[in-house]
Amino acid sequence: MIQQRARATRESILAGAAAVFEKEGYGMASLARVAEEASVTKGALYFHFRSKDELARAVIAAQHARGMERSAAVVAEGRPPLESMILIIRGFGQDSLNEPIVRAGIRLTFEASAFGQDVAEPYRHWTEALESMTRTARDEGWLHAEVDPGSFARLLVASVAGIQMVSGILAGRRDLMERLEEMWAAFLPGILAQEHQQEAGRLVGLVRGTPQE
Amino acid sequence: MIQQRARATRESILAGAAAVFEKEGYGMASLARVAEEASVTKGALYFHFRSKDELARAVIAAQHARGMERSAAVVAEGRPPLESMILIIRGFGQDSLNEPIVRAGIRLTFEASAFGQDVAEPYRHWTEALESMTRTARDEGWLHAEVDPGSFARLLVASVAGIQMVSGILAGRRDLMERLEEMWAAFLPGILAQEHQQEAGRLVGLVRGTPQE
Amino acid sequence: MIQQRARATRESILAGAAAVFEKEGYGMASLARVAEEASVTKGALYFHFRSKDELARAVIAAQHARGMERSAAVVAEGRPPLESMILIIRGFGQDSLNEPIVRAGIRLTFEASAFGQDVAEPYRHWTEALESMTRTARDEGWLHAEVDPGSFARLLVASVAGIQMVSGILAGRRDLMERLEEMWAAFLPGILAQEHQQEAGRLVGLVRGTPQE
Amino acid sequence: MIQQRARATRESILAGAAAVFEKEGYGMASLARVAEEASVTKGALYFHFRSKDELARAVIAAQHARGMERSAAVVAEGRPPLESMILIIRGFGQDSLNEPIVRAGIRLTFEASAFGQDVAEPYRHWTEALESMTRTARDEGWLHAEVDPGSFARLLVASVAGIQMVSGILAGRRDLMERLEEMWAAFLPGILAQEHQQEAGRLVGLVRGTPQE
DNA sequence: ACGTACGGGACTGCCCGTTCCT
DNA sequence: AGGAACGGGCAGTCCCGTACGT
Repeated sequence: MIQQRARATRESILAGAAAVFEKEGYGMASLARVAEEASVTKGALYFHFRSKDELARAVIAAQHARGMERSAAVVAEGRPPLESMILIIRGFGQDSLNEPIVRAGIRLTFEASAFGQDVAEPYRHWTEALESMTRTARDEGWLHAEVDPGSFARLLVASVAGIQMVSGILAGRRDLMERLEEMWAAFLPGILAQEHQQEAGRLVGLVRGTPQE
Repeated sequence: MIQQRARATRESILAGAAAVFEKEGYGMASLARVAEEASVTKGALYFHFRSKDELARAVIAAQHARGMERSAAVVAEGRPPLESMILIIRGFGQDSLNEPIVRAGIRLTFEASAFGQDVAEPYRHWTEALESMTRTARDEGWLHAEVDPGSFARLLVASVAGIQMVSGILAGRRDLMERLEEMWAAFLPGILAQEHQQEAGRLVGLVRGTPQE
Repeated sequence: MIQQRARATRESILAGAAAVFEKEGYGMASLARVAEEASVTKGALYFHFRSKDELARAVIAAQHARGMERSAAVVAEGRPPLESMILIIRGFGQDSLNEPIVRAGIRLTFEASAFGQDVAEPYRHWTEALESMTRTARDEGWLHAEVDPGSFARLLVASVAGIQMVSGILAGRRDLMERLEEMWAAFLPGILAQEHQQEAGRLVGLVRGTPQE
Repeated sequence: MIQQRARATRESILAGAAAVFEKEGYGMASLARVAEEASVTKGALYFHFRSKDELARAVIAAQHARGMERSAAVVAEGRPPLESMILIIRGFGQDSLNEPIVRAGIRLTFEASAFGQDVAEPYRHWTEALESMTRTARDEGWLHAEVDPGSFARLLVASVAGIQMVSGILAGRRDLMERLEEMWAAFLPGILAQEHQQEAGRLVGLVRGTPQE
């Protein structure tokens, strides 16, 4: 199949773009570097992506897709909503350590501005998803009644984003998972319903979780 | 005095650089734009800052200096440490709304990488300062004994950073102060000592504070 | 063939570079001038030569190649070695009058320094070639036994180079061929074997030679 | 005296200029480097020399002055003209090894073109001086009657210039004096009158001369 | 007289994102 | 998809003045 090679080329370009965008940022990245990194000529690059902007958007989209996929997998396990939230964020953290595309996507959405509106979409999406899960968790009695799902989801998204950034700047992300653990340790006591308080430790432990992957 | 003109020029350049860096990011900013924005020739620009890198660093330094100055002013008021922390972060939020240099500095530290180590320094500094204030607050009985000052300071810095970013992307910072209020509303109940719990509301209210400035 | 156009462009750039380098020298030459002279855009220039340095090196290489080609043609005529030497140097002189690339190459090697080692190579090469021909001439009895081939070759190369330079400065090279003739007239009596002394006049005359080309 | 400082500054600038011009050539030299090398501000530099061009010319003039001075000193010794010529050229060679100003002047005259006519003057001057000395030497019976003073002087100047250049490129001038010796060894037998032929060795030896300086 | 601090522009080498033929 | 070329900036910085001490 001839489409297969095109697909592989496209993938290769995306990977190269991820590597370059992550290291240099959008503005300082050069398509020549991307082409070189992907072992592809600039002509090929332009066949697949009509502009630098489009390429960056594709990276962001790929990262978002990856995130949604992983989150769907977690949800499919049918765990209590709070556990799902913790595992989703844990998965995101792991990806930001292992997947260049995710790292690049994060950096690109940080730089925002250079691209149109749609950088906001992923943030909006995650906020909404987490808000809905928080609401379910509260309604199922895991969280006490005063918890405001919208408020908590917004804080959660911001904190996770902030942890990504600060851990990246201060420690090259080496302490990322500990920081996430720390975050949950601080949040949980304030939101868990009285009758689940003693589960805080177990839940925080999920961040470290089974050492798979 | 002959130095006065130089001083004004330098200031003007810094302001122009702040405007451009904030809007375009480091990579896409052009020194020509900066010169134009500052109504200064490139020669003058080069006299004061020998490279784009140096200029960016100066913006970051100016922002950091501004932050420390404001925080010192708050501390000088001699309030209880927890109130000082809230007011310092509130001041930072206000500056990020009103002071282009602060906004530019924030964006530049986000993009990091392009500059050497020292982007980390401001983060480190704020983390340490907040940690020390947290410890004092705890030791003075405002916070309960289990609070880990280091852990809390790290989370605080990351959350504030994340809120800056997310609010910027999602709402052009228009809801920044509300998000900060929301943050404190979520944090305080989990850390306040039993005998100060009923002050949570008042403390959160400090974020909105006197609407001046 | 698509390469043909590239070839032509490259050639055109080299010619333009030769013109500019010859007139301005390496340091004062501007690539903009080169591009203009070659009727080529800066992009095309960059495609073929990634830097000013590389361009200069290419000019030098082209000149050296041209010189070796002409010298090989002379050698192929199978004349006595002394005649070959005279004709090779004469050819070099003619090229320095007619071929911009040769003129530019000469000037660039004069300025040396700005380029790495390899400016020396052409000089080394010519010295060795002339030394070997001198040795043969001596061993065949054209030169008297005391002639030191290495010493003579070194002096010859230096004198030719000096004549190029001085004639260029003093007369815009207009008297170059006469100066070369003068040089041989001075050298030959001191090196010819006794039994070939009376051929000195004829040999010197080779410099003026058949007025072809 | 206040003029003294000006004099010192001027001298210092000339020395700095010599160092920079010698290493970089005219085109690539920057006045900033010169000012730095001379520990002088650009303003001071500009006060003493109104342009890069003028500065370069001053270096050339200084070199030429130095050369004439040394040559006058040699002539004042009242030796036979041929010996004087050898010693003058030897002095020039020594200066080109020890005096940055001389080295810089040589390089600048090589690059010519960028300056007006007057780069030619030193060459013209030396040629005439050597021609006149050659004539005297011939008329006094040191050289045989067929020697053409003009022709010989021109070859001599060119050869010395060529040796300077080639030795610089090939050996960093380390073998300069040997090359000059080699040159005289090649020239003298062809021009000495019959009755002075046996003095050739002694004359050539003058190049190495007393090892002082 | 001598020197400095500051600023002015022009321009350089580089190289980048894009397009046009094949 | 690929090789070649296109223009248009980019950062840098250079050479030069002017306005000002000392």
